[in-house]
Amino acid sequence: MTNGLVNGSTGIEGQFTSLGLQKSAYVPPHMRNSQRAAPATNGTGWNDSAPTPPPAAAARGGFESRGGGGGYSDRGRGAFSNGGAPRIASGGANNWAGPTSTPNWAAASSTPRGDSGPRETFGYGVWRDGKHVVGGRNVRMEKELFGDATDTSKQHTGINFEKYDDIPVEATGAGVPEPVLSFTNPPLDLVLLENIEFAMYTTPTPVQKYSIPIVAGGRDLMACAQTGSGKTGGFLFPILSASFSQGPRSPPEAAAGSYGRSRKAYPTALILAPTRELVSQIHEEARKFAYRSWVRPAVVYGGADINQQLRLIERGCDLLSATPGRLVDLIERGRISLANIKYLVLDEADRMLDMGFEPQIRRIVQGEDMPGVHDRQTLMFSATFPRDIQMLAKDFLKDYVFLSVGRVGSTSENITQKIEYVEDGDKRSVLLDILASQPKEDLGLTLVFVETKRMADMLSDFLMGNNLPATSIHGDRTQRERELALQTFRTGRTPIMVATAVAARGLDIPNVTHVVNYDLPSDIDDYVHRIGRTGRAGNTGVSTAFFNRGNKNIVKDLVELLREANQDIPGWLETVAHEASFGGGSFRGRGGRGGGRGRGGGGRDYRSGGGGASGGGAGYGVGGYGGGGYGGARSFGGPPSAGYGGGGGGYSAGGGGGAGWW
DNA sequence: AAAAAAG
Repeated sequence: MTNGLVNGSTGIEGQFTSLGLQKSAYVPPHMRNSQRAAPATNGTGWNDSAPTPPPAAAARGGFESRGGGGGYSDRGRGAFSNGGAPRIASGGANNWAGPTSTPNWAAASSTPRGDSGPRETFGYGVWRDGKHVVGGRNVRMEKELFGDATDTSKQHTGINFEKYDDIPVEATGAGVPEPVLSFTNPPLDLVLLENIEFAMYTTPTPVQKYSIPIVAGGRDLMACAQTGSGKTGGFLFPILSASFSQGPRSPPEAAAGSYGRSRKAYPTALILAPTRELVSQIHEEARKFAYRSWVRPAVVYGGADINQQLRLIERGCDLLSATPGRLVDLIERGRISLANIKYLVLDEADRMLDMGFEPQIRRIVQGEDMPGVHDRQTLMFSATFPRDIQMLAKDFLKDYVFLSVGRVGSTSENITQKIEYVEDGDKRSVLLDILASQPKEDLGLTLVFVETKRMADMLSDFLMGNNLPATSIHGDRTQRERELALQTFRTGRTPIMVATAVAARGLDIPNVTHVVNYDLPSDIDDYVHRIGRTGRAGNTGVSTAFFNRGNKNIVKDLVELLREANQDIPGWLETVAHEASFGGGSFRGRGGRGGGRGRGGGGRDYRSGGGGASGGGAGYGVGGYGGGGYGGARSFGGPPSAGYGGGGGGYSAGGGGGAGWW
């Protein structure tokens, strides 16, 4: 079970101090040495005489010769090996019986970086001679990555695991493996299990229960799941686990020769996601769970200094999170090769297509040097499963398992949804009233959604003018401003954030207790995603929407949604909905959506479900508000699959005989 | 129509 695991250490502390959201700026290893040396007045320059190899170089042991990394990792292992397999913590991070040399420097972790070199080597592992050499513990890193383990108030105390168990999941496809019930070895690697324990995750979420054995079994995966269902762990856990045990892919012959000289990075795993904030968030998770392993996570996205990103990926880029545009840019510059990819993840795939990323995605997956579909494992995640996503799945996946996962919250009673009639001119003052009426002891965060970037600026200015601690996030702000806004919001320094659609999906910000739809979106899916920023992970939340005659286009879907989520529906709203339904068929203007959306955390496996060529897969709707459908509401004759009834009836029925609504 | 993303 622990064969080949050696406790050693190497690598550079704090290498990935994040491009992004909260931590201090990245300081390259050699700069750190000289910063430290500067005040020391000895001027001997010993730091420079002991060059620090990039971790990637050290990690691969002979991967390249720059910096003379050869002896480096040996030093780490020799000095700090405890000769035993890592043990799983039994009672939290502090009880872990780490290397005996840990306490000395751990105790000094709050002092300025000293000149005792060894601690620099903790926290990172290497892959050497076909074995995973696990890095020693690094308390400073643990604190940064996992928070203070003694401060339980900051941990995931709010997660409502009973709610998780309510999430319906259905897996279809040939030979679907049994879900796992807990985090265990096997199938998960021991190092990963430790990191999961550090992160205080105790039980896999439903997505994770399925995705872990699916990916461990070498299968491709198409999952319809929302953020908040634990899907980031759903792909990171099995991918990192397999990577830890199996090491990097051996480089293709053509590339092998150039390894020594090239500054190209050859990641093993690639994760694509639509927004910069989202890839940042995924990257932060990856850093946690790659702790002490040979895997170096990296992140690239637009709007940030490309040279800094280049420097970072040069120093290690095994699991790369990226937005498509910047990745294409880096491929064009010859700085990233996909020839070594073993794992490909497309996160929020429907969103990426909506944003017009399909050409870039196809180029990345099919038009560059990425191994073909049979030589890699591919995982796609999408909230919905419309036709264009089906096409993508057909081209990118092989014999995949289809997973349909309901959402936590959103349509359930987790979120109390209020709809208020507010004319445009009154919105400001109503918002002030709402903010003023929040109980002072409520330390939760309020997220206010507007439709335009201009409105986001105006409104946040207005709030600040009223002495309210507000910030804003939208696509016209610089990336720096966006990250700063997100940071001050997360930390509660500005507990009010005005946002456009950039923050509507995927972002996982704990403690958002109130979402205000200052402007309602015209698409019900957007609405669902927005209110899903609260009531995360089984917690409760409140959502308030300002409705007026300008929002008729969403009223019918909205009423339907409220009804299925057991929410109070104002009488006037029902009246408006009723009137609107006489207004004619296509007022919703959804004809252009390429076949429409499966929905409700659903979508269904359109492949051989019931037997007929076009026959439907399982006809169920998870989360209770509609399985929806695609390509014609009536064409799905598949019987409801076990236990997950409810479903698309209401929605499809309104469609007027498949007149192109869906 | 607006938003997001590569510059």
